[in-house]
Amino acid sequence: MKFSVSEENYIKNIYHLQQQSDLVNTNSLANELQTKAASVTDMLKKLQMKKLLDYEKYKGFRLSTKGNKVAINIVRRHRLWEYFLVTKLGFEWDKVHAIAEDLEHVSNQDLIQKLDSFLNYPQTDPHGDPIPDGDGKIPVIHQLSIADVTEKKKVIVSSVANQSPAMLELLNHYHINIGTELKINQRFSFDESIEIKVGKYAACIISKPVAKNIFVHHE
Amino acid sequence: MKFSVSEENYIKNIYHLQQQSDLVNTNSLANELQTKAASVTDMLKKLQMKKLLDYEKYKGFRLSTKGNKVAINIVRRHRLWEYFLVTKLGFEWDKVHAIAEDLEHVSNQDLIQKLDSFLNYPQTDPHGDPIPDGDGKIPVIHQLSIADVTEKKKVIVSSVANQSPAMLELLNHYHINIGTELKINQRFSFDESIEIKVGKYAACIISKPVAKNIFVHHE
DNA sequence: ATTAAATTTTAGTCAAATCTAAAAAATATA
DNA sequence: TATATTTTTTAGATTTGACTAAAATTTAAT
Repeated sequence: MKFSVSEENYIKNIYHLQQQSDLVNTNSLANELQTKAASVTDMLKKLQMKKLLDYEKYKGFRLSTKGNKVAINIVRRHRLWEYFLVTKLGFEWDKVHAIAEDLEHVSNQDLIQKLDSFLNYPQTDPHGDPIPDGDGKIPVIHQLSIADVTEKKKVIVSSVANQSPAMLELLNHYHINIGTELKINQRFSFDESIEIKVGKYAACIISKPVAKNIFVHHE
Repeated sequence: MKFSVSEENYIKNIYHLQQQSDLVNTNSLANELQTKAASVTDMLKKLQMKKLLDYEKYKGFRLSTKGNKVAINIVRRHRLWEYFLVTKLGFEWDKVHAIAEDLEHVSNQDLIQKLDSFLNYPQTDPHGDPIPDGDGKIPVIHQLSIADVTEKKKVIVSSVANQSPAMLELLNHYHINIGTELKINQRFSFDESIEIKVGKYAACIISKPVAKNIFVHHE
């Protein structure tokens, strides 16, 4: 089944909002899509008619099983293209989102399968987010937030939850990238900030909100 | 300047029709785009307003200098993606057109420049058609039609003018591909058919219309 | 429990790109 | 050259996705 670019964008953004809360509401989706609530309501009706959505007027909505499959496929396409743009074309990891946003709508199954194979079936995109496989299975990446690392330990940055330009700007400032080695030094109880050492740069302190968004794994 | 997918498709097809005759008429473009003449007229007005087209009612139209630049850029994107699909993803050369048709509309300049560099600045696409460079220059590929090869000679297939499914089916049947080595054996005056030997297959005879569409170069 | 505020939906427009049917212009034919 | 045919354009309708303004519903606050 084929969907319009607009439909796909709605589906994808509903999927992302559902990661935070199971039931999604009209305004937050309108905000995510930079559009108006009335436009969202129109599209919700359409998606419901196509059985992609469970939706009750005024109550909220969530993707149906079918809708979820479609969403995961879009996410797969997006993340594979991001991986391609960074590893093959040499883009910076914080510059690829907008381009992948366009490429993800080219939905030829054979293309995506061959791209996946060409890239050697990567498990995560350049932001550390897992790439669903052809059957919609999402690899579990064992990782935890810096805010939850209790011991004084060496860890490797594996993903970043908030990928806003503001966050990426900050990460660049701290010289933090996917794959960067960090040492967690100490935690300050007053504001729950954390001192870390990034590679061989001087130790620095990151705030709780930042720490919560940086995920790492061991070794 | 950004154009809609529909506008780009019109521009590209006008460009292609202009290769055959300088002035294009409404019906032939409608036919090319699988749409109705009335729709074409509507779009022509729009493209004229954007200064992409020289157009006189009832007389015909051609791309302006500006329109030509835009067209060449679309062709560049299309052919680079075709080259990518065949050489990197392993598609057959006769399967990539439809996919490239979608990819060509992702028009980030940085993307195309990096793709070109990644592919090592190829001169021709998998069909043997020249790929315009970043400045819109189209490399001249010295080649001639089989129908024009007078001597008994070994040649290499460099491009195919008619890329319809019907033609591609026939070429597959003859085992003819871009890069295939041919020997021109003899020419029959009755119907101007030509006997050729393809690789190490038994010699076969191709008709004049087919020969006219197969371009080759020496060595 | 009412009222006020916020959220969501409906109703009615709008623009882009398409279509059909009819009118206008150009071309071909007798 | 007058008429028939083909080509092109105009006029008006349709679909998709978005918008504004107003109405309906839910949630919060007094």
